[in-house]
Amino acid sequence: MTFEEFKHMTIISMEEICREIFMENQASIKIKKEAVAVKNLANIFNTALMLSNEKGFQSMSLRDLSRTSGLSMGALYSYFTSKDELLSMLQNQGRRLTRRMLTKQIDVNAEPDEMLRTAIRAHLYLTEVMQKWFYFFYMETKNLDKSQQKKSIESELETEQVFIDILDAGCRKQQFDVENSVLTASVIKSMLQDWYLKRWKYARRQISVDDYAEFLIGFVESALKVD
Amino acid sequence: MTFEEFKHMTIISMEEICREIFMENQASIKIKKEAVAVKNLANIFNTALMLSNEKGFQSMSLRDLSRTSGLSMGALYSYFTSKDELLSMLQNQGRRLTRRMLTKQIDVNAEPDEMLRTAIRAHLYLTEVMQKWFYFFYMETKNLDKSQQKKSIESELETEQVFIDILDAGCRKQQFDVENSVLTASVIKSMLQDWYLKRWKYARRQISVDDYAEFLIGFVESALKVD
DNA sequence: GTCTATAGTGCGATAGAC
DNA sequence: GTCTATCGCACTATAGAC
Repeated sequence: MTFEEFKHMTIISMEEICREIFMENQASIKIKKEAVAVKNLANIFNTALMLSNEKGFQSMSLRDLSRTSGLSMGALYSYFTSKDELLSMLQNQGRRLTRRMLTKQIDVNAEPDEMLRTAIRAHLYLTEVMQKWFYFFYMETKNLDKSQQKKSIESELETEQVFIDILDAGCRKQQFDVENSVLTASVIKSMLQDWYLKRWKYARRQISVDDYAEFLIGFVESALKVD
Repeated sequence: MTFEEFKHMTIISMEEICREIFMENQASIKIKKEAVAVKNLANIFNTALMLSNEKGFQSMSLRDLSRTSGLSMGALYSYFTSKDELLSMLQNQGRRLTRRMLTKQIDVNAEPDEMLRTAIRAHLYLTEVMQKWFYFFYMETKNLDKSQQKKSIESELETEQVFIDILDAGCRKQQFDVENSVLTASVIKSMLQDWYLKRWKYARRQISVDDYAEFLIGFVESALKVD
């Protein structure tokens, strides 16, 4: 699978995401016409992610958001009851989406070496499509309240567990030579995260997500190679 | 070299760092008695790093800083002329320190495989001693002005270049098998950064910096192994 | 459903007493 | 050299016109 294929398979449009947010937050959202609400939510979230990733969620004032999105302050407050709730909506929706997308990709019947390749590709492709969201989750975790921070940590460990399981399975089948699967999964994760955290670096070097996936798979497989 | 040895070799006390900051910012600092200034600067920076790493530099108000450090608002403003200047002082001093510490460690006459091990250890040990600073640099880059952001990027690429050179040298001497030294250096860097960005994870798993160094060296060497 | 106007709060920064 | 008191401003959030 290449990135182009992945992109066409998934087609996560902002519209879809926002329709879902609309459905699940009808309590807080004062607007009742779906078409209007979804269109404005898409605008609000896109703008909020853009501004937050530029200078941080806290530094983004709702006046900034109002000006850049073209919606008035009053209009904004029809879609959330406080700035903190906007943060929650972004975080919750992103987490839900990520989990759904990742489990969809993994074929539990495949061989470990194949699963490892698929998992690496799936992570990179997903974070490429949703780069703004992932960058946001990473950088804004510290602004969440305790209970949401806990969810965020669980989510991180959950992703790592996927890799730990693949590595352990590959070890048992003698496809991999892994001394410490927990630490190995942990560094694999850090290399995956680098893709969306340092986008500027890879863009400047004209490295595409497929280039990076290819390289990373080669690097990891070479490190795990059975002698 | 182990971490304990490194720590005793370097002894970067906050006092020393702050004495240097005092010397180089006497223009902005109204206080003239060195002993007083250095003591208060140490307090201010320690507190500022702590609060910023908890909730971000922008979200930390100077009233927070005043309350937690025990210094009044007026006193704080004797040590910097604006909140932005405080940010600059932290960033500049940290960058200078890092560069000095790293170049001190590297022995240019050593063999590439030995240099690689030393460079990995030096990075990990340094970021362990100065964890708060490095976490701060990473997270607060986006709050800097353009010219400082540029310095920050240069600093990142500079560190990567150290690894690129080692990898290329090792390739020429056929100690390593590296296909793409730029990308390889890049992922090594991301694994090194994970140590100070995800401290909570390693602490929870009771992995010491020496454990991590040992693992990482093994992992990287295994990936670079000549067949 | 969206706007403008504004209330109320907490911020960065400073002046002047000690 | 440090403090308290305060200024002016920008922020979040809301009320009420349209």
